[in-house]
Amino acid sequence: MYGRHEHDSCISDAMVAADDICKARGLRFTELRRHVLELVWENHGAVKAYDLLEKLDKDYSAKPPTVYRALEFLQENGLVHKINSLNAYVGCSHPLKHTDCFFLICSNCNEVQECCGSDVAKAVRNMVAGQGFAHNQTTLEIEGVCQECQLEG
Amino acid sequence: MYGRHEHDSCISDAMVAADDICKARGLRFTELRRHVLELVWENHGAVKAYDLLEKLDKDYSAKPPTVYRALEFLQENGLVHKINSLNAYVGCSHPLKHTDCFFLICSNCNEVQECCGSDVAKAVRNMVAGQGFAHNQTTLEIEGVCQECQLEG
DNA sequence: TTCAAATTGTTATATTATTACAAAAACAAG
DNA sequence: CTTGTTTTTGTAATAATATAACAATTTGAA
Repeated sequence: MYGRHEHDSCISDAMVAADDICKARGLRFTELRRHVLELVWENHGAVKAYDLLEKLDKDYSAKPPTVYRALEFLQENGLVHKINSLNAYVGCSHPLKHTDCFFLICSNCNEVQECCGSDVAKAVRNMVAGQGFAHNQTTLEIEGVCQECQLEG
Repeated sequence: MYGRHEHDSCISDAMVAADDICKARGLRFTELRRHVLELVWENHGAVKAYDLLEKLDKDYSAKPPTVYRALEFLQENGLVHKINSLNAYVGCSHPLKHTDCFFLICSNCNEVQECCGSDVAKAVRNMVAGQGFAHNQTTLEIEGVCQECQLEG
């Protein structure tokens, strides 16, 4: 999905954005939280909590709450999203405008692309408003095969 | 969300539809599977697998695989959907046209409404096609408060 | 009636996540 | 600084969700 790219800059962009957000909000972006976010960003796939735990455990004496608490913090601040259909987590690629996002999940390369603020979101809003439903949180996860993987096919 | 209504007819409609589908497809709609579907349909909320298990266990010596296998069968045949954001299951309210469905989930009354084939689905298709993504399975779950609960509120 | 396939029973275990409480670190007020 | 408070982290235990593996049974077809 992302093919070959300078992934280091994905990581560093994400870390800088996280720094900025935490600073702006007066939050403590601790060593541990930073480390978890880096691990989440190791690639563009969704990562399982217990895989994070294993990686963390090399440096920290990590137990499940260690990683779940860090993930909770990161999710609350829009730096990480949970992919419910996979029970796994991805780094947010645009944490400042993370409303109405959805996810394309390639079942071949296992990468996840986050998409924002499109006609889809608008259609959801309209549909839901038509029902008089006050929506709060939307989970939209689209599983399939990305273009790159189709071409390789 | 559904307010007061003749829920018995929801159940019987669902059972009739399930009978028809299984007959048409030459599937075995066994006592157990039927029983699980009835339990799923006890109300319009999403039900947890282990709650089903407890209820089942009164009549059957049910173990987890008992209920998960029945749910698997029902899901495969579009009679039940899993709500990923809740890890819970709902009966499908229109099992014959269960493509491009999504769910409104009221966090007050805990009921779930299934919606089908709307502009939302169309917007998703367009969006996804624009990315060259071949989509296979869509999870769209909208959490909020239904109109009835807002009015009571 | 026998064979093969599908279903169910059963035990065990894997996976995902939370609770509860203690220790430590960070921070703010005096 | 130092005291008290809040936040974060450590740790053990356990809860909640789900699957694997294999045996027994039932079903349906030849």
